[in-house]
Amino acid sequence: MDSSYVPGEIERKWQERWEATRLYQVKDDDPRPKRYELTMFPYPSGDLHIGHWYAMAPSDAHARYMRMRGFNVLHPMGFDAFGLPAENAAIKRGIHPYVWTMDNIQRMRGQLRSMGSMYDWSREVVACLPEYYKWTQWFFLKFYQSGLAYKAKAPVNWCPSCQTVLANEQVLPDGTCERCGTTATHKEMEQWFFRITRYAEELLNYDGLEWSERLRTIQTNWIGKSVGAEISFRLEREVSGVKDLKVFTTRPDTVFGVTFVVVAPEHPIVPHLTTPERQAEVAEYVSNTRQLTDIQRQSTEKEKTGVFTGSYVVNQLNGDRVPIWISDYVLVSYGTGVVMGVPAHDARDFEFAKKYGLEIKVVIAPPDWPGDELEAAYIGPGRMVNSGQFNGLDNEQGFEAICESMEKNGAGKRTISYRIRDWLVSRQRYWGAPIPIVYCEHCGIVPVPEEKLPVLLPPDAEFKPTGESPLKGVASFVSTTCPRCGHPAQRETDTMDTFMCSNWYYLRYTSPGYDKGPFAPEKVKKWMPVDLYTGGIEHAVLHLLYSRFFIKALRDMGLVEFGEPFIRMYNQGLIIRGKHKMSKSRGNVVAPDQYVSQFGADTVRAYLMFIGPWDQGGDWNDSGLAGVNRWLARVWNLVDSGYRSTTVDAASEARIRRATHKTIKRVTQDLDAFRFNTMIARLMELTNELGEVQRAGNISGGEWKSAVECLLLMMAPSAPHLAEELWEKQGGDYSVHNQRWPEWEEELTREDEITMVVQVNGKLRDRISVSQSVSEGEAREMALSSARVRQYVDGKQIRRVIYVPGKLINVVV
RNA sequence: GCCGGGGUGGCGAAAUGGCAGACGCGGCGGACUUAAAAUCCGCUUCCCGCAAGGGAGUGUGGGUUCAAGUCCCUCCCCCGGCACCA
Repeated sequence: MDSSYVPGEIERKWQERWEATRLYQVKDDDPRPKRYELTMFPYPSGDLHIGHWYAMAPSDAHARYMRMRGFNVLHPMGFDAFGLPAENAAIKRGIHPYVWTMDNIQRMRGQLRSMGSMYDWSREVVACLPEYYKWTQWFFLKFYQSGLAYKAKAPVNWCPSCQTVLANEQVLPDGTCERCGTTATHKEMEQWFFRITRYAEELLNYDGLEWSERLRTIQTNWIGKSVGAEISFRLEREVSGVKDLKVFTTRPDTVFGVTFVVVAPEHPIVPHLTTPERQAEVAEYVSNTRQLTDIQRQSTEKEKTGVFTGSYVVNQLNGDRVPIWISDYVLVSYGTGVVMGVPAHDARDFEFAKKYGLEIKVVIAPPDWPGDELEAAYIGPGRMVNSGQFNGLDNEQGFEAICESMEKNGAGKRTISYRIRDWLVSRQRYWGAPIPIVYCEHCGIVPVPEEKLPVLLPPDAEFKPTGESPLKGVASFVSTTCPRCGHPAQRETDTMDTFMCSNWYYLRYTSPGYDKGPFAPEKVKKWMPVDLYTGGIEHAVLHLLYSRFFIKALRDMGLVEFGEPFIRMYNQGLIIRGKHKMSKSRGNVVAPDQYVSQFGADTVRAYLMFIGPWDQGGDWNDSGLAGVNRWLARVWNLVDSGYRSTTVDAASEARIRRATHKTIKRVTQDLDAFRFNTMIARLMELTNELGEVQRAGNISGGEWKSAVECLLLMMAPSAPHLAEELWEKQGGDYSVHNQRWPEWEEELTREDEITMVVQVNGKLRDRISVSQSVSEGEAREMALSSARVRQYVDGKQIRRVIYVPGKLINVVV
């Protein structure tokens, strides 16, 4: 043995050489077919932790594999550099967000390089630099011009800790802020919104996308499409010019069963509907409702409450006069904020009617219904009764017939309702792209002209979280002149949600230095869409949904020619530690650096791939690192200690050739399916076989060399430094990463001697060795003549013999 | 409550309806060494047995099948999504 495996030395050596020779620089005019493989860019929080490596090492291996498969692979990296932690650091430690962020980026670049990844750093994108956010602002203007950005006063989510508004998507199901975990509250504020709702229907279509069902379901649920009808109920007495109440329902077929109408307590019409004698009671109920948190209010355990307003509406389909109630089970933000109460056919309405003694009128007969009172709401299908001219129809036909009839007489119309709301994009924080808008006394809202971009963040803001943007306090920033009329005017002081930055960074990678627009159209045309995108599923209704919307909008503006940014999406799992997600604030972050210095980057990379299925994640445990390191050292010794052939025999040569080809096949298939864990296992197996051969010396030097070469080529994506070093030692051309991925021959993967399992009544009794080409008769005879089988068969009648070619024989007695 | 995903050795995990536990960790034994570390070799699901061998076994209970971790049904547990959305 000449030397031992010292990863630190070879990793530094090759990282320098790769950089010096620009090995990973991607050329736009490369004739090979393009392939865009992207990993979500990280937030520069300070240090790369093991979770980052878990996201990046396997995706880097896959990109390297595709490169060896003959693709011109674009695999870039950058930094999602705007965001709150930078500002919090400024508040806490007096460091300017810019300095804090850029320092972190500098450190993380080094850590990313130490991973041995193939990122083309000449394409790096940093979202907080003016050369980048200039274009983020430019997109804002495009959205504004297209009518997709608007300012409106609306009830919004507010995080009291972050001191800013949040998009609906940033509030977790339990009502807390997704960033800091504080319970969000509501405020009525004038804010900027993007009209994602305009694309709700199209966003439900995933044709041509290879996304997991899980991910699609999350988005589909979030969009929340309901098909139904909007129905007008005429107010018995007109209030402040309003003649009717509109409701949204998915069950227009039950409209004859309406016995009350319920309005959301905070609906603006409520005071007008309330009769004088009910005023006190209603006011009290409304104020109680406002004090409930969303979680309290939406708890399904909570008993229904409500009060009568004193007013009535008339059901235009049957002339029924029904009371108007208010109740907190009706949400002002969904549908029209008014619900028709059909207690016989809706569980919630049933509960409400029971409690307040309201009539329960059956209009869809359950099967075999004797006509008595219902014990519970009947939701299922049935024949229509008590429904005038529609009696006798089954309810599905009734749905259509009633809609048609209502559309004729104007009482209602078919409509579709979505749960998704427009995206709130403004934030009351400093470290983001300023919204490029000016407010002028004469001209109103005026967009900053394109040629005046970027609107630079002033460096000298005061970072106290006051609930208003720190930019508000920077007089030199705020006061400006109106771009339209030249009079004194004021700038918008809110900044954009950082998800706006990540909406388009993948476009920028295609032409990072371009200064005539956010991207060079021909480069985007060449590289987009992204063929493979990998990242965490926690972005399902955030970045991944926003980006789809963003690209569809750009397409409709004529800026791009495709409607989906990411063709194949793969969500890796989460590395946790002690039940919790790794986070700086929790203090459970595991740094890879110590492991890299102890075992080398190749070991850490391969170990992260080896620990289990990539989509599964798991609790961090470093006990297996040594095993993977041992494997790499064995591979090192395989090459480094040389091979001496002694007694060459054909069977051994055939065996190692078969093992090699089988491994190529399995490893290739595993990589195609992101099964990194079994890929590593297969490579270990081949290594073990080669170890035996090396000790025995029973194959020729030529066979040895070609098997070892295949092993190194297959290891190049996972352990790029080791493979490169050993490839060179073997006399291979620079670089192993420019070599073609090996191919297998199906013929060579086949065994000629196979072990056949012999079962008696399904229990394993013996194994026999037979030739690949054995006939059923021969195999059967061999099986039945085995002493161990006869022990169980003799004296019994053979009823059946099952023969599975190449696998087993099962004798049934 | 509804919809996904999952439950396999001491641990991380493998397994087109056809040898359960590949690969690795850990453990045990051996070689090398004065010794240890490192390395290499062997064993390692559990139970009975000196052994040969036998029996049991993939959350639970049932079913289909010559054959079930894998398919079907029941129930339990864990993770994720949705949940008063009319």
